[in-house]
Amino acid sequence: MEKEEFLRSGHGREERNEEMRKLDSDQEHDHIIRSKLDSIKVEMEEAKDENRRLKSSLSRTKKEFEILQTQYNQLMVIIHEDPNKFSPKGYNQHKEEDEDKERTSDREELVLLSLGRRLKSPVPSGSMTNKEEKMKDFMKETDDDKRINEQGLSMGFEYKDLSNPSEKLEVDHNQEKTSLEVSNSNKIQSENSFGFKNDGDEHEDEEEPLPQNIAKKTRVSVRARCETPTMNDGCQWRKYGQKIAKGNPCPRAYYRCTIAPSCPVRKQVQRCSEDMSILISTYEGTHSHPLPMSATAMASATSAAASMLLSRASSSSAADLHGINFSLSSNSITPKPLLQTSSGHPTVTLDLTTTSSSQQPFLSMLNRFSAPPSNVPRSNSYPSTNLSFSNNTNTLMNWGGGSNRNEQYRAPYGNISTHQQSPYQHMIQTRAAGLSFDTFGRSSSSSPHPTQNSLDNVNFKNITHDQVQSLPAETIKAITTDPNFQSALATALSSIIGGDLKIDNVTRNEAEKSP
DNA sequence: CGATTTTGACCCGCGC
DNA sequence: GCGCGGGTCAAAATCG
Repeated sequence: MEKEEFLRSGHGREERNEEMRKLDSDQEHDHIIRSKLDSIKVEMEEAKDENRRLKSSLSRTKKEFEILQTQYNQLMVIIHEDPNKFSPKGYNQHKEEDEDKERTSDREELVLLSLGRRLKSPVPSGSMTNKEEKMKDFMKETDDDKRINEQGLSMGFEYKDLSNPSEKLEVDHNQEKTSLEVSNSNKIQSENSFGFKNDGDEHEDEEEPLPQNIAKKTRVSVRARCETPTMNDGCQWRKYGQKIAKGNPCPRAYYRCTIAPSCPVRKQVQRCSEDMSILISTYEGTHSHPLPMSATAMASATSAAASMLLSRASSSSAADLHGINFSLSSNSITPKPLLQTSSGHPTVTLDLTTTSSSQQPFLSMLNRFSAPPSNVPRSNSYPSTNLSFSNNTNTLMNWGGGSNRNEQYRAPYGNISTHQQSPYQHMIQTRAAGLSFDTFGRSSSSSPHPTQNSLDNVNFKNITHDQVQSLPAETIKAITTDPNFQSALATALSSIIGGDLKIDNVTRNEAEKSP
């Protein structure tokens, strides 16, 4: 009995101990939960702070943007009131000064996304045609891009003035007028900020082919592997003709830009006779209107290429420049013929199809400023430059467009290999084709330098020793310090960063639609 | 019905 | 001057 009691009492003590232990563990558990809650609260507070900071940053950026926009509009009004005060060059300088304030970089020439501005037949602002209204609508669609820019990703695009296209046209009109006065009286060739001459003066065509005139007729040819009849470069084109050119069984299609009614830009599209999978798109002229975000990369790349050709041709030491051997190694030269016209147009070729033996990511971007292949007949006296940005044979590009009427809107956004692409090629393909890509940070597994925001930061270590030796230092410097090239690079980089999310969504939708 | 494409005709520059 | 070839025009056809 006693034993039982003892046992019972002992057992009771154990129960009490267990209860105590249970209480302790409960308390510990509570403590842990409380500490976790505290830490979560702290995290939430931090997140709130971060949110507040971001909000204030965003509002600050918005305010700055509004201020700059006001300043810009005021400047435009001043120019409009007294256009004689502003020569085209002066106009651009003022505009640049204004825009410089909102740039994160101080690239002086980072001004135009279009290939310059030309307006042969300026339209008075009062009479808006249907096409212009359409253009306005078209530009409205880039509001998302604008918003992205407002959030601090702007690289100096001219999207600010999109809100008032008619005003822009008036300004261009004034610019054009001034340019004529200048060229007629002093024979000083006026240039826009991209280094392209403001043409439209027929007298100039009667003159000897000055470098500026060369610029006027400079063409940029883009070779890319593409399954569809046309590649989507973000612009809006209307076909106006087709011809069977001599020496190529494939018909050549002629397109003109329809974003703005008076835009003089033309595009020729033709398949390469030797490799039908290669599509050759040749661009001529400069856009007289702001470009949609998706078209800026191609426009910038082509304008940069064109202006590089121009800089070679227009240099006072042209002979020296022409003497520069851009050919770095035999394997870097495009083995396929360039599209050469017999109409005397200097042509720059951006080759997105060829293979680099070294497979170095940055190599192809910088080492292909080569002379045309020897097997290409030079039908004219103008220089023709071959710029190859590709190092991947398997880069079969599905540029989209195809038989779609409005290719820029309904591009199917095909798949594309991102492996071992040079950033420049990457950006051209990404933006020009409207394709979906990760930003450099994620896609650059093969690139040792994923966050190169400026060409100044281009790391030449990517180029092999031999290639560095064969690449004249001054050539590298000339290329990398070319403001237009930098502009193109910066523009496309910004485009990628700014438009990624949006493009991703579009891509997903389009990818679902297209087989 | 408006926008775009097709396609034959036409224009223009260049070489002979 | 003539022929050739590239480029553009414009009416008809087609598409959405």
